[in-house]
Parts: sequence; structure tokens; C-alpha cells
Amino acid sequence: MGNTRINDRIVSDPHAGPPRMSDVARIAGVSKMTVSRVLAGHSVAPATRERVQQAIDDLGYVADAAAGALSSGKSEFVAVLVPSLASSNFSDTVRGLSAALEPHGLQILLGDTDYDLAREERLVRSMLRYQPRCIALTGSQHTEGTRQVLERSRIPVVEMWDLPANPIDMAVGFSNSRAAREMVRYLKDRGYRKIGFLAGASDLDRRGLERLKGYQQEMKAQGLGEPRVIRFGESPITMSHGAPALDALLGRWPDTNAVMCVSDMSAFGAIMQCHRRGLRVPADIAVAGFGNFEVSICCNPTITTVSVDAYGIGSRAGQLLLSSVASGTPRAVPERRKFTIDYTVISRESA
Amino acid sequence: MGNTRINDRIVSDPHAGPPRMSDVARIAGVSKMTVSRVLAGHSVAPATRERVQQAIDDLGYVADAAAGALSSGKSEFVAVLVPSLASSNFSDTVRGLSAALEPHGLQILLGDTDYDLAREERLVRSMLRYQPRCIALTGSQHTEGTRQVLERSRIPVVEMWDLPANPIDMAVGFSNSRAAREMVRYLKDRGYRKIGFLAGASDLDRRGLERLKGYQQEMKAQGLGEPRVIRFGESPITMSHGAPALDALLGRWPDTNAVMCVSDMSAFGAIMQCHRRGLRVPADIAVAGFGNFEVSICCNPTITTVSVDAYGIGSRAGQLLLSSVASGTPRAVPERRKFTIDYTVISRESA
DNA sequence: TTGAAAGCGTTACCAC
DNA sequence: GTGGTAACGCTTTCAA
Repeated sequence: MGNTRINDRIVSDPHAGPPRMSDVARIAGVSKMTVSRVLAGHSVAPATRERVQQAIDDLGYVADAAAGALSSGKSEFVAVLVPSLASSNFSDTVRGLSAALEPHGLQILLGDTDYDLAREERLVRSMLRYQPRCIALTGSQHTEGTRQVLERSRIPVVEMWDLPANPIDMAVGFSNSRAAREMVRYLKDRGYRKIGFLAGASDLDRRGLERLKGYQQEMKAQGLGEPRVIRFGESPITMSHGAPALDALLGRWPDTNAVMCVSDMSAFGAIMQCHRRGLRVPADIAVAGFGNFEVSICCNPTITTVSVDAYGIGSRAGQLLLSSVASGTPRAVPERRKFTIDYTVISRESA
Repeated sequence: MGNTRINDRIVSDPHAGPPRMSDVARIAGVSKMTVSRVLAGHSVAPATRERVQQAIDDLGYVADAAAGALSSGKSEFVAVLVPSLASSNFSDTVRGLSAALEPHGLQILLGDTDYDLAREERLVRSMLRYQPRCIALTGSQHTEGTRQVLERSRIPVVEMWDLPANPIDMAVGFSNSRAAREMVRYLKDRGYRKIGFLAGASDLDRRGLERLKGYQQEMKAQGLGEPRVIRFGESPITMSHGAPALDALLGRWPDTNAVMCVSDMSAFGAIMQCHRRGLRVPADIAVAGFGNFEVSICCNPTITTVSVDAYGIGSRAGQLLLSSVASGTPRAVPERRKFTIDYTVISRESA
């Protein structure tokens, strides 16, 4: 059985390609179901289990996950979308998600939206084809199409890094604007009054825009005069954006004595540029960043910044998705939930 | 047809959950096959196509990719493994792969080995369950199990960032040791003789080890005396590792006047520490990095480094995989190929 | 140009 | 504890 006579030769393996579950079953002298049970860890007589395992090892059998998913109606995918892989805070968030989800056998489908909402929609649509169990997005801004297709999919959704007014399902994040306001107050408390802000040029980075908004609001609230805003550089904001932005700021408002940056990356670039211009930080000009990236700790001077638990956002999001998947919470019941992640202004040498 | 009488009410949709291809077919008044053809872009009468498309849109139908893959025997997955997501060179490589593969409808399954070969093997085994069309690994070191399971899978494999003596299938990379040797010569040409090297502590980062080996070889070849090696910090080497490593180096060999680092990250940390110690770079001590990361351009002083086209490694690997998948090149024919990526020593201010 | 039937490799369900 | 059978949702193949 299983043997075939072709051109007068006995061929023991009737099919090409990798071994199937039926091959394992045949070799082990059991049915496919028993093989399936061994693989799933269900109860099987020890002796049988051993024979099956032996056959699996001999053949180098690897179960086809797609077939399994189709049959059981349950995939093991989780779709995850971040604006940029190159940004260390988002890769930390992905690590957090991964740490939470991997132990449960879930496989992450990772997508990089490049801060482009249309691209996000394309990726969401494309990933939905794999029937993911749940999905994690970054930010609260999405196209109408994205929202619609997610609403229809009925799977758990978590939005990260923001606290949307009207979340699709769940959200894990913090108020970027309030964090920026806190930094303004910190600088004011240290005696700085002429405070500038280096933001990105595009409106795609909503979290960056929120920080800018917070800065503007608090400058007004504290009576610190007209905001001094430079908008320069495409998202993601990198170190290279800091120097030209600083130059622009000092070109326009030469008496500025403190600079808030939308990210530690540009803060670092700005500090290096200060040094090149012969300005001491913070004696001549203070510089503050955002994100508590590694560079803020290693730079000389160390950089005052807002610390955000990026990894924690990911692992919290992962936990929420897990419990939501487990309980099968129907989204139709609008049990929308927001979860706040802490942030702190960390006082260092630069401001 | 398709309607069911339940509790005296006519229910038009006989099943729960998301719409199926048969639902679309029913609504459009065609067979499943016609829907399938519309989706695949095969020839269908314009009027029919329009009706089908309308039904798809109305229902918000999303084809199940797993079912399609099972039926056609062809998945759309590519497995990609990198040692660390946080490292910008690997995320650049992933972007390069993504750019090459995405236009062909291939979906990347990304895994993070954390510089752990056993974890790599687990991930490879796990990803193989999704029947990927091909796989990209980082480095030339793998467990016996990894090699075996890949050999058996018979799918195209590309190893990146190294040039293995005996590649599994294809390889895209460069000689890390030769690049390091070139940097030693560069420093010697600039008049430096007392050259130290800051390496990582663990042997997991094979590319780092290769660089260290190259340094040692060239120090000997050039008659530059005993190597001055500090091994400190777990992979991935980060900015924070630079300062303590530099301290250790100067503690042990106080007259060192040039420092090569396994990465721009530690080079940056070392430079900041030099400043803290009151040492001018490069007047008192030269520092060179590796990788041409953004920080090497933005730092003051700018950092002399080895530039490697990380994105190019990814896109080249992607192209190789594509053509290998397209041609169905059987690996049994040992048509093993290695592809070299260029690197250059970039002279900047720090050395 | 379109449709019907037969799988793809697995798991759920129900017998034994 | 184990096995047979019928799906799962799609594409391939072949026929109309």
C-alpha cells in the first residue's frame, strides 16, 4: 500500500515534494488523526507516540500550517503595523509584542507603513487576507478605508502610541501633547523663557504633531511669548535633521536659549551642531529631546528627555490582544478601552 | 438557494462569519470560478467582471490567502531572519528585501534571532511550517539542525552579511575580516601605530569576530606590535558599550593613540567618553567605527568608518531569491553562488 | 467565456 | 486510544 509500479520499478514514495502527514501515518502504521494528535500534544498512548515521533524525525516532516489553519478555522497570525522599522522605539514596541505573543505560538506579520496612511491601508488589506487573529496598529489616524475594513473584520484591534478619542477597539498609549507640555514646564522651572521647538516638516507623524501642539499650548498657558517653531525634515526624524533645524531656529530667533526637539535623534544632531558653532550646552543653550533613546544617555552632555516605555507599549498591547482573542470579546458590544502608559521627564545634563 | 428558514424568518446569509467566495458568486450570479478569475486578473467578460467586483465591494469580501496557498500549492511567504531588529543595519537590510519582494506580492515573515543560533533554528523550523517560497538568513554560522532542515526543505536560501566558505545555497555579503584589515592599513597610513580594538564580549556575533580577526591579522602583517583588544558587551553592541570599553583599553594600554571599534555605536560611545576624559579626538586619540551609521555622520567629530551597503545586501538578496524562485533552480544541482557587496573606508574627522 | 468536480493537507466530529 | 469521514475555502483541470 502506498507503493506504485512505474516502468516496472517499485517506487516506494508515491508523491514528489516534502512528506505529508499521511506519509508519517503510513510509516508509523497509524492513521493521520493519531499523527495530528501527537503534533497537537493530545493524549496518545506513549508507545504509539514514540513510533509516530520517530517517523516524523526520520522523514523530517513539517506540518503545513496553512492547511491546519484552513481546517481549524484559526490562523496563528497577528498583524502588526509600525510607521518605521528603523526607529528604535518602534522596534522596541515590536519586541514587546513579540515577547508577549510568541509564547502562545502566534506568528507576527510585520508591516512598515513608512508614515503613509494609504500604504497602511494597503498593508492592512493585504494582511487581512491571511486571516490574522488580531491586529496592532500605530497611531490613531487611519484612512476611512482602513477603519471600515477593520470594523468589518471583527477581529481585536489595538492602536498603539496614542490615545485616540474614538478608538477602533482598544488603545495603548499616552498623550504626546501632555508629555510635551510637561517638558515646557520643566524648562520654565529651570529658568528658560526663550524656548524653541524643532518639529518635523510633514503632517504624517501625528505623534510628532501632538508634541508640537502641546508645546504651543503650554507656551501660551505659561505666558512664554510667541512659539518659536521650526518645521524641518521628513519622518522619521533622524539625527541629520537636527543640525539644519537648529541653524534655522537660531537664524530666525538668535536669542533662543532652550530648544525642545520632537525626538532625541534631532536633539542629538542639534547638540553636535551647537558644539560646532561654539555654543556650550546647556550653558549657552539648553537642548531637550523626546524618547529616551540610547543616544540621550551616551551623548556628552547627556540629554534631558521624555522617557516612554516603548517595549511596555508593545507587551501591554500583546497582552490585551491575547485576552481579547481568548475571550472572543465581540467588538459589536462597544466595550472600547484605552490603556495609559506612563512617561517621565528625565533630567540630564543638556537642559 | 442559499436562503434558509429559521424561526419563520427568511435569513439570506446561511453562515456566520466573513463572506466567502461562494457568497460573492451567489450575489453576482456566477460560479466560484468566475470570482476566482476576477480576483486573479484572468480573462472574464467585462460585464461579468463588473458584477463580480460589485459583489466583492458590497460584501467587503477578502479572499483567504491560506486557502489559496493550500489549493495552488504555492505560498506567498518569504522567511527572513536577522540577529536583531534594533540594529539599523539589519533593519536597512530588511527594507531592501522588502522593496525587492513586496512588488511581487510576497509577504515577509520576519524573525529576530537575538544572536542566538538555537533560537534561529527554532524560528526556522517554525517558519518552515508556513511553506515559505524561500528564506533569507543572516550570517554563515548555523546549527547542524538548521542546515539540515533547510537542505531538506529544498527551497532557495540566501545567507547575508558574510561570505561563507560553504554556503547552504546562495550568499550575499563581504569579508568582514578584510574590511577590518583595510581599516588597520588606513590608520597606519595616517601615522598611527598604537592601535587598539574594542570588540564585543560574546562569540555570538560572528561578523564582529571576523572584524576582530582581521584586525589581529593585519596588526601582525604590518608589524604593529601586540594587538590591544578589549572584549566587552553583549551583542548587539550599542552606544553604551563604548565608554567602559574605552576606559578598559586606556587602563591597560595608556599610550594607545588609535581605537578601532567593532561598530559605529561603540565608536560613538568611546568618543563621548574621550571628551569626558578631556581627550581630543583625533588630536590625542583617533577613533574609527564600522558600519557608516547615521551617528558617524552627525557626531562631532564625524567618525571615520567602513561603509557597507546594508540596504543593498537586502535588495540583492531579494533579487537572488526572486530569480531562484522563478527559475525553480533545484538545489540538488550544487550551483552554489556567492555575491560580493562592496565596502569602503570613509575618511572623516575622527581618525 | 464560464462552470462542475476533484482535490490541496489538515483538523473536528463522531464512532468504535 | 484510535480511526474514518467530512469539511475548511480556494484553485486546478477539464468539459461545455
